[in-house]
Amino acid sequence: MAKVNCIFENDREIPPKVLAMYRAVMELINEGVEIADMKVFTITDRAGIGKGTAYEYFESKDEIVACAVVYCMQRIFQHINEELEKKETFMDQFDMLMDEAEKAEAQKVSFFRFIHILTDGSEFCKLVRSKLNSEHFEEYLPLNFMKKMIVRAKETGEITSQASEDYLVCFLMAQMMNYTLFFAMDGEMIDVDAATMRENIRASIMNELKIGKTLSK
Amino acid sequence: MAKVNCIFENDREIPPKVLAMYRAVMELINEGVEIADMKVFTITDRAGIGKGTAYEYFESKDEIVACAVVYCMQRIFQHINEELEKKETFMDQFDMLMDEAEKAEAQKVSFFRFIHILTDGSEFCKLVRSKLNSEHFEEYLPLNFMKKMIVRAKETGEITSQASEDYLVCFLMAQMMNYTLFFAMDGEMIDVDAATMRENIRASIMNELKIGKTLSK
Amino acid sequence: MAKVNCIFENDREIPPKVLAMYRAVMELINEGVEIADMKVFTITDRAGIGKGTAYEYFESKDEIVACAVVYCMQRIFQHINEELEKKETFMDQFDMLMDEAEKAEAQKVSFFRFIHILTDGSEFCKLVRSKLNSEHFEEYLPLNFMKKMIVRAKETGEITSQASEDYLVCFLMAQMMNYTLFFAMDGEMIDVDAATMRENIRASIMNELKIGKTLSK
Amino acid sequence: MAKVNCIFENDREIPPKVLAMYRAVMELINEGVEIADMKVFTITDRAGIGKGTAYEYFESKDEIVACAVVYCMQRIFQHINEELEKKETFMDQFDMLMDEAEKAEAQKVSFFRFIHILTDGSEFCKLVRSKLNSEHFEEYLPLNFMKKMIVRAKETGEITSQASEDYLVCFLMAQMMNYTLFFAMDGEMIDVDAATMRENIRASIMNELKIGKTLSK
DNA sequence: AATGAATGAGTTTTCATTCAT
DNA sequence: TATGAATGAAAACTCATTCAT
Repeated sequence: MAKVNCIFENDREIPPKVLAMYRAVMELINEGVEIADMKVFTITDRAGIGKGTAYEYFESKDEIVACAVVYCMQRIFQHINEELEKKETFMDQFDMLMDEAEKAEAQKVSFFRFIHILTDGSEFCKLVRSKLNSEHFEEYLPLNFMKKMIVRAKETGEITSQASEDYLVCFLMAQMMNYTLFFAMDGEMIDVDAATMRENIRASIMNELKIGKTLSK
Repeated sequence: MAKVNCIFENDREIPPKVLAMYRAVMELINEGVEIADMKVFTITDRAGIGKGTAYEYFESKDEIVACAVVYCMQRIFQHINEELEKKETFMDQFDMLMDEAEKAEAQKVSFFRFIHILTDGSEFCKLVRSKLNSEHFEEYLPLNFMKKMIVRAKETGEITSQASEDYLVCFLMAQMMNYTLFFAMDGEMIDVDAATMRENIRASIMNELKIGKTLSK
Repeated sequence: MAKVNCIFENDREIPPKVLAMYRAVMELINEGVEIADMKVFTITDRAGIGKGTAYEYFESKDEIVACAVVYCMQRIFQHINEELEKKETFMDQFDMLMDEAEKAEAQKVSFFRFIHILTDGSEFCKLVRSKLNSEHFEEYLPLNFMKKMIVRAKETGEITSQASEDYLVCFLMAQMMNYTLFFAMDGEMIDVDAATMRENIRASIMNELKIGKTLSK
Repeated sequence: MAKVNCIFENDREIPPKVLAMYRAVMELINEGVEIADMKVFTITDRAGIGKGTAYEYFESKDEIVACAVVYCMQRIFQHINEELEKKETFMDQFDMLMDEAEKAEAQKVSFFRFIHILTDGSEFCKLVRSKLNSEHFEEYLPLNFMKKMIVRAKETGEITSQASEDYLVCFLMAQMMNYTLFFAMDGEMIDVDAATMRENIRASIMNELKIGKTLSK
């Protein structure tokens, strides 16, 4: 009777049928299916399991989707964290983030989608947030890994700005949203090309964070 | 038979029952009800009219809500445009925008809600966008009135940045989103107080747009 | 408050708005619209009058349509009666009936449609029947004018069969239905061409009614 | 997900809930309920199942009713085919058909009802026809088993008429409609009693098909 | 007399959830 | 444990009828 709590350290701990459901939801998100449009049958069918089985593991449809979304975010940010580790300079890291944002938008995994999920006032939003608030997930959140990026870059001396770390995090976040919005509007209301946009953002960041040109790629 | 097109210059042109519906939707939005959770009955009941009446004016539930959302955005941005006129300096204007964002978030009229409505790939999103694309509404869109702000400030010499206007618009937009996100997360994941946040954003903008300190408030 | 009784000797007695409704229904029938699919609005709109006006003249939608159907049948059979008068021999008369059936089917005014209306057990059926039972309409009914044809042809000596007139009427009726069914199935389940079909039916009638070949066309 | 195709060789292949629905529709038809007046709830309630269950098996209400009608026709004609097998002479067969028509009319399962369903131009009509056109059902159609009757009787020498089989089929069909119409009008417009009617029809058939008196019952 | 805006009862359809196997 | 058939509450939408003007 005790149902699944979606938090797992790694895939091996997740019951295979649950993992299949998570992956099904990720696929559906990648295909642009709206959260509100996900049906239990769509998920279990895609996962190759019976509809009733979903209720062996979860209390309700919302639990299924919320856990899957959290899993999805966890995977994405884990991936990003891993990529971050591989980059040596701050700007290489930020470039990578912009690459990922571009890729994500090309698929339908928009950043705004997740922001929306995390900020609308719905019951589902509260559910996802409450799951994320469990300490295990905090480190994966954009704000947190951006903070890590900045702390490290300050230590290495790449960033010489004296502004508070929290401020710099917000600034980076804003620029990420900026870039993402650009793609989300798919050119409809903004009259700049992607390369220019990107160059502007890079320049702005280097200016704001006072990053010496010699250190950037 | 010919159904309502939601575009109206002012409230007096809108049939009273339609106006009642629009206002009902605005109320519901203010109360934090999700777009997806709005039922025809909820709207008409709140509007004090019969369920069937809604279909006298609109083709479908989606048309009702999409038109109401457009109306809602129109009112909000009309209000902002009016307030903008009253401000003399660029930073006064931007401060006002932040004030409005703060107020809006205090209600549930989050900016992200509208961004989400305009950027998720759903049919409803396409519907709202197509309505907004009618020329009458373009001037009301954030990107457009931010552009106006920048153009004016460049003319007055407040802004001395040489970056393209489109880029600067995006930058402003990003900072607005930044500030909004801060409230949308209601302190849950960001460890800064509102005043600091605001000061940081102001500093960042003045730096990026190269606004002379002497000109700001 | 006293509503219209649909029985009228001629069009001049019918209030113009009612006549407009009757004609609208006839048009709709000609266009193949099913009785069950006729909406009050469709009718009044086509008639060029207001929806409420319909209820000034009739108690209910069913009354409107039933009266219109009766009017429609009246017109059709009046026309046929007039044509019958012009023909000299029995077989000329019957040929004319087959011509009319063919024309009617080419439009969508199928005979079976009326037979169905008169024979399904629905409330609407009872309503139409009760209207037809008013003496004014009896003479217009197929069974009745077929009887007239037979009586006349017996008097002129064209028909020499000794079978009861009622039986012969039924026989004619059956052959008419036969021919009509042929068209109603538009070739789908019957493997004969129209000309053969017609020739067979003519032969069968002449045989059954014992009509001397010399008398037929 | 894959919905029912209404074609089944025998009842045992039909899922029990579907069978219950079919039987419910048959009952309703027997009670004189019009096709257009059948509601999903009426059917499922009568069938003793939940409303949602209907949609587990069928795509839409029209599919439910169309399949049930086809099932109904199949049962009726199967029964008639079986009865036909038991009869030795052609006229015994035709008498049986008239008996069945009489019984069917006494219930409300009028022949005309089915003819109407098969000949009005409605979408429902097209649906039923398309189902009937699947080869499995052709043999059950009246025109086809009348043809079989005639072919057999020609072989046995009962029928000596040289007219084409298709013509004779049409003639029989017409006489069946004749007899059916007689009952459908329940005496309202025809002034003959059933026995006389029947005798006339028998005589007419024996005359037309040139059936030797000695061979008939 | 004529209108058509307003209505709400009645219908179809969807889909999360249950539960017998 | 896993299943999927069965369910019915809930939602969108239709349209005959009313009634204030």
